[in-house]
Amino acid sequence: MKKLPVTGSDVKQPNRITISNIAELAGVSKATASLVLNGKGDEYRVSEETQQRILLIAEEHRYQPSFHARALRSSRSHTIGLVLPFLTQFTHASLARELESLFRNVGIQIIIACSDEDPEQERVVVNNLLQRQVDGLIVISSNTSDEAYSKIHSYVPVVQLGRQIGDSSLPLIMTDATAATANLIQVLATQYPDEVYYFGGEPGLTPSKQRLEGYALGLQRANVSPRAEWIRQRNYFSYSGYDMMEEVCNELGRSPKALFTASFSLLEGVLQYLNQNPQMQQGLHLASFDDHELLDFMPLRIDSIAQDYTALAFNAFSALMALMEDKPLSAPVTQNIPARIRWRHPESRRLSKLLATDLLPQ
Amino acid sequence: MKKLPVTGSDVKQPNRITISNIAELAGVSKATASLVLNGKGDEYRVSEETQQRILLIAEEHRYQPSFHARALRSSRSHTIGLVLPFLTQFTHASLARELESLFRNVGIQIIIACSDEDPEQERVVVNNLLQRQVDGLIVISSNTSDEAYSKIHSYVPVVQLGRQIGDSSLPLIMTDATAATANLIQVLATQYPDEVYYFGGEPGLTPSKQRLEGYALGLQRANVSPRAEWIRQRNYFSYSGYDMMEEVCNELGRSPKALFTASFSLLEGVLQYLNQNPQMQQGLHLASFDDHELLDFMPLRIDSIAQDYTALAFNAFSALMALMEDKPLSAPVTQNIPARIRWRHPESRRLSKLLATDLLPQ
DNA sequence: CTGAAAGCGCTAACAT
DNA sequence: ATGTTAGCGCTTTCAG
Repeated sequence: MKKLPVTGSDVKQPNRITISNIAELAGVSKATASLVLNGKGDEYRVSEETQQRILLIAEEHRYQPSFHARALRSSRSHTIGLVLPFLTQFTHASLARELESLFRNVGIQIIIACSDEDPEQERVVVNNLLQRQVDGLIVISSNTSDEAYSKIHSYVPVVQLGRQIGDSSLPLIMTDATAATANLIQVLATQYPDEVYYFGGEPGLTPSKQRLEGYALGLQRANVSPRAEWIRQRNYFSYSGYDMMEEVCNELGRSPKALFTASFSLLEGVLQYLNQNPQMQQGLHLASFDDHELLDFMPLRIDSIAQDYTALAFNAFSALMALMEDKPLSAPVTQNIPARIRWRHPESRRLSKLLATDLLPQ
Repeated sequence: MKKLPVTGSDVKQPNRITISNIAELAGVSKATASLVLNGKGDEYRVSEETQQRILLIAEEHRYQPSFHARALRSSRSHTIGLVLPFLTQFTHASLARELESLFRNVGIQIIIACSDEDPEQERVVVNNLLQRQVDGLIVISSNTSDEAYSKIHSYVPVVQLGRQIGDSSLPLIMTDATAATANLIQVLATQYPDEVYYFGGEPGLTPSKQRLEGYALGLQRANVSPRAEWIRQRNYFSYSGYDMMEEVCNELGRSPKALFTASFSLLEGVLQYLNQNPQMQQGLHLASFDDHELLDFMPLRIDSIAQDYTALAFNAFSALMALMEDKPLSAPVTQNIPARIRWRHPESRRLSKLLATDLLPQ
């Protein structure tokens, strides 16, 4: 049977029980009910008997406090925003998944907003999130300036994940791309000292810089002097990978001997080109930043760098939680999470072991 | 003990402008300001001059109405919930992406909640969403009973996406898996009439039923009588694909001649097994429900069925919007979206063309 | 044409 | 030990 609330029209929320209802049914005031339901019954010395009565009634009626009323009252929404470029990119989906679960466990909802790698759209969605009074923000930003975020950070904590925004000093969790890339490139360059190409995305983004830096470092360690024409940078869309590959193959009249793509999306573009031009697969050694399970089944052996999503997500989670609770950050504001290299070329693997014992610093 | 600022202090929201502030600055009442800011100025014949003044001030101060206050007042949150098993599965990420963009364009936020394919967790997250007063729900459910959802649907519209929950009569948008699977299997069975294996996930889920039904239909059209040992069903986790493959290969002492996996995750498991047991790749013809770009670059040619994410998302969006606006649904409550088969075996492609003209019904 | 006031559901300071 | 009350920010009658 339907029990209709007394006050007002109930057209919109046929079976929503409010704290007033509970209080009324229990024969107490809203305040008492509120205290008990928030576990402050003992603190305020509400009699055991009353507490039980209230809790029972709430239970029976499946009482659920209204989120918006609470949020309005306390100006905390128990919601955080996650801004990322594309949900369909495995890297971002993985991070989102880990974060979703971490935050859910502590009663915080995460709202995911996609920027489509577009700074303007990013502005729009961030605005949207702020309007919803998110209590914190984790951003995988497509911006090169942190002006907006610095301002935001003064009243809503912001954590940068995966990418540094310009030279922002906001807390930052990212993969130590430089180290991993350098190691990988050193091994590549040792095998192909006369030709190691590099395809990158937006040069302005920090990950791009780090990966390029790692590339340079790797060449240097292998005593290979870089050539300008080896390095191409566009953006991270896969068609750029396709285009750069086409360009280079046309220039050379063959495929490059060794090629490192700075992201999985670029690799996909390259693979698409290779699929359409199978003869170019000859004598090509591929390597890439970012890993994917399916690479294990590819005809081409592709060495890859696997980011540690679990650690990245966990550190971002911890940092944001600390900030939201006004605790000082226990960890440094910039954290570099090491990545793992998945060697798929036997020769690469062999060399990597040699280098690890002989040559590689650290 | 937490110390909360006294009322009126703006410690927490240093630069939040309320409608009262705007009203005060403009020398009008809250009511007038509200009307104007909601575009009802003309309707209520507020003088042009006042309107301009209010709008200008709001603009200057970057006035943003409080989301939660609005939601509380109107009991509409302009938020919908999307429940899905795993964000990291390409299918679900694709749907989420499309939906996110569709809803954002009409000012509705979507909150993604993952059930991890676990009915109990699904219950928890749905509860969470309801507590936030979502205005609607799109569910890719892991449940086999729609009891809970039918109840929910009486006050918050629910749309089923991709999977039917039991025999629920709630609006349902899904891929026409039966038709596509039947076509694919018919082609497979024509090539390998003596052996066409089927690996499926949870038998209770509708997609499983449809795919299996398509399998049976395809065999029948190819005049192949099914054998019980060809059909294996576990769940959709990739390790199940691995396990079933291991089992079958052990039984046969070789790989099956033709194998259809009912999902991408299962295919991944199979591929993992093949990677560890390369000799089993011999004489194996693989096909799968669900598609992925990388399949184009696999050493094994794998025929696959590609769902139309854009159409699925759009139809779910339209259905939910209609329901939320209390419009009668213009489209039927159950919509089957056709899928496309991506033939990667030349022989399959050839046969499919033949069959399309000669044999296939419809 | 505009303002006053009520109230969405909740919490916490202040009274009993 | 419990109740009263005052808002959080907003919208919407209803009176001027």
